[in-house]
Amino acid sequence: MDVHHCVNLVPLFRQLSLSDQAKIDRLVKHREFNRGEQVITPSQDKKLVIVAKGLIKLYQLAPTGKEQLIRFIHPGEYEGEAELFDQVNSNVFGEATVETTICYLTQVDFQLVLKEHPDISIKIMNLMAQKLHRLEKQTSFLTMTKVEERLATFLNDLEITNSSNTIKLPMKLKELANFIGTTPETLSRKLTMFENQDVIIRNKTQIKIINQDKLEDLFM
DNA sequence: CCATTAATTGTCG
DNA sequence: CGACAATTAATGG
Repeated sequence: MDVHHCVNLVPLFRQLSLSDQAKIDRLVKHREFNRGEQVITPSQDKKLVIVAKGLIKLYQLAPTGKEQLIRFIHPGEYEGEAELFDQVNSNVFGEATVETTICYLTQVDFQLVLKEHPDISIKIMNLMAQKLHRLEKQTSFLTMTKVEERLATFLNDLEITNSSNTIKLPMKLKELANFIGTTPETLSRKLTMFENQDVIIRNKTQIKIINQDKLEDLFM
């Protein structure tokens, strides 16, 4: 019957009984976006956005007009709990990077859900706490002095989560540069620098770490 | 094939 | 290191 079934995509809702899921499902609205369209803007009504299909790039706009990548939202993930509780969407934007289908709950509908399901409220608080923790980590990450340190840390983390010394960069260099707080030019130079120092071997966005010790030396 | 976007390289402040 | 410009590579239609 329901084509999208966003409710089933979200771990948070999946723990509920089918009848409860159905209740929530009735409150959920759907929408599709083309590549490049704004899914989330600061001015729009507060809502909980769930990605059903596609990919959303979430970023903040600095006063200078430059954007700072926050994260990507993959299918099954969502954004907006915080905004649903407190006030302003502090200039956070979400842009569809491919054809994307979202499901969303408006603020009032979401509050209805919370009222009926206190256990969901608690879950969400836990998730928000986790989120804050990650945010703090990212902030200290960005204040690490040198770009090399940040890049080395990023590559090392990637190696760990991939459990392989051959890794594929999960995003465009332009976006990675933004993520670690530098420019594409500098990033490009650092990568070739690492390559010349025989720390890595690179082919496009495929990177092989050939000297783990040297890499670790860069940030330890 | 052309047009658009991304990546690289050079140079400067 | 970042900003800017120029060039080259990759991508997508």
